[in-house]
Amino acid sequence: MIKSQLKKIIDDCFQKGVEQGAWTDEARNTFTVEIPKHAGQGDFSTNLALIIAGKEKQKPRDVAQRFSEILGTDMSIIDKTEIAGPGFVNFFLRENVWTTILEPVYQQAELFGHSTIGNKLKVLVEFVSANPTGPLSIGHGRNAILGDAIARLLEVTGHDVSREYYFNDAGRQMRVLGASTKARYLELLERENEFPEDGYQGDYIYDIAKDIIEQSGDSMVDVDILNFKDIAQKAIFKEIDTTLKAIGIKFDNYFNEHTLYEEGLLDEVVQDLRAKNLVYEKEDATWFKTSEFGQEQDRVIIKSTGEPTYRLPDIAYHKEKFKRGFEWMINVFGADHIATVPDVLAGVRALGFDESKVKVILHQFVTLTREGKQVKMSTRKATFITVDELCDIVGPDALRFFFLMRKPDSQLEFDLDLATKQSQENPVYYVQYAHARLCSIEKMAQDKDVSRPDSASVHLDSLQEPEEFELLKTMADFPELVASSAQDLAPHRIIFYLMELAGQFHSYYNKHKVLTEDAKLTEARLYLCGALKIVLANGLHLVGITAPENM
RNA sequence: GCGCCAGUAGCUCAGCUGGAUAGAGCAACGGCCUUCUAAGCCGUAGGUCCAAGGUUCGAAUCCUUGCUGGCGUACCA
Repeated sequence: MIKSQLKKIIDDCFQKGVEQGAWTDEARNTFTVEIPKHAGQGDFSTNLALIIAGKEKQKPRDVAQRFSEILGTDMSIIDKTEIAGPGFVNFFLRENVWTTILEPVYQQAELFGHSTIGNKLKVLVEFVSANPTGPLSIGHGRNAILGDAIARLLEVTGHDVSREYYFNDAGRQMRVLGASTKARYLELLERENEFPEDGYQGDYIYDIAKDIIEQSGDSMVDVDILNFKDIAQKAIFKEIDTTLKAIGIKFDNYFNEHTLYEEGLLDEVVQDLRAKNLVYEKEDATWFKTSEFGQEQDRVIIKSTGEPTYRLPDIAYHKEKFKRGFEWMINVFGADHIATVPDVLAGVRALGFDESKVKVILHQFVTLTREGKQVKMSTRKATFITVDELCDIVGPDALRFFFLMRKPDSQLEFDLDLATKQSQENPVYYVQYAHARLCSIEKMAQDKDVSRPDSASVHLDSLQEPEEFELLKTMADFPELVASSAQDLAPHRIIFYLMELAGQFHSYYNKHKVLTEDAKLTEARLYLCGALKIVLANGLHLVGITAPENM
């Protein structure tokens, strides 16, 4: 907001410089305007002179000097400028500029921070996409929360977002699930059974088997494992759905891989690729020439059994996404899916689609520690902690907060002891507490019959404390932060922003009283706090965390 | 072997397109509740940003090489 005003002034000034021959056009849009790290370096700073000097072999400070001269005294919002360090131009804004942020916050209220930069771009966010072989593991939890946060960010920045869950209830894995279920069923009936070597060993299989016995007794002893698969899959999907609901995640669409077969898309893809001479037969299998797309070797897309490998449906699925008119396709995958990415992208390119529209967010694993030791997890052996269990322990807010605290590229360590024993120390409470405190102040003000003024009558020049300016500056930064976090698909920045804003408020709270004897000052501070509450709440909601009124 | 990700304070991690003096939380130590919620605040201490080269006005950030850890590298998904 304020920054964009300043940016415009600087851009105009740059243009004047071009017209006057002070420098060429070359540096346009390459310099930045930033909030300096250290005190005394102004409210904003630009490296414009350094960039121009680099490109044109001039001395940076000379360029900065020239820039200042062109800027002259056209100073609607600028109090003064300084040339500093190697050639930065630092801007000191008039103090009354900062309070102008407050009115738009109230006007836009819960929409403050939202924008239209997405231009209604049709975006598909595909995430979770776990096959129904067991409860959601902690890794799926990270995936789910990350994908949802990304979708939320894109929504509030004016994208047309669809959330999709892609799954497959056929194939080898699912047959193993059926076999595992039947084996447990027989075991519980004390009949002879053979548990598959690579079967699913979790207790949840026993639970499903018990349900079957309750429903049908021993009448299914001779029934095919496919029926067991169907029952198990249904039960597991129901569980997954419950879990997702518990952490507040909804999908617009569940896409079953089976659809691709029904619509003949797999054949279509193979034909397309064959027509482009990118497919050949070898040893009874059908191979895709991925080596022509920079990979080490070609890959099988149809096995000698006639069954496709996962790659073919994955590619066909992307074709389907393009056909549905999506302009940006975001896939949130765990790191273990890294191998599929180049294959799918090669397929997309081979089919003549623009692979730059497909963006894969690969998040690294979650490691769980308990008593300082890493807990090893495996879906098959069921030595894993489920999202449900974790959510029960720490609650949905903390769950979201923790999973979003790290950038996707980083491994995430989840300390179970810390989460259980010290849940009060959770940083999520730090942010929520700030919001609750603000609500409490408002309530107290009401009890004292002090009402928050409207923008017309409030005396904002009463706000003179450095802490107040810090808060205003941080709030002013919010819309741009949301926009850049959305574009970079980086929800963790919202979390860090919230911690900073909450921290600034806690300091302020401890140093200054909002409700004072001075009526004008009290009104101004109430006005500030009301806006702050809006920003905190908006930030929290953006990442799906509640903003409690009291704690 | 090859590919992707990471290596920043005792621990867990930020550091957005290279910017000016390196950041937070936790842990440690010392203070602050007759005053709007102490789930809070203030202060102290803690660093060869894995290593070595390179690029330039300027590198935690970019390039090269090496080391360490994670994940892949299937006619499993």
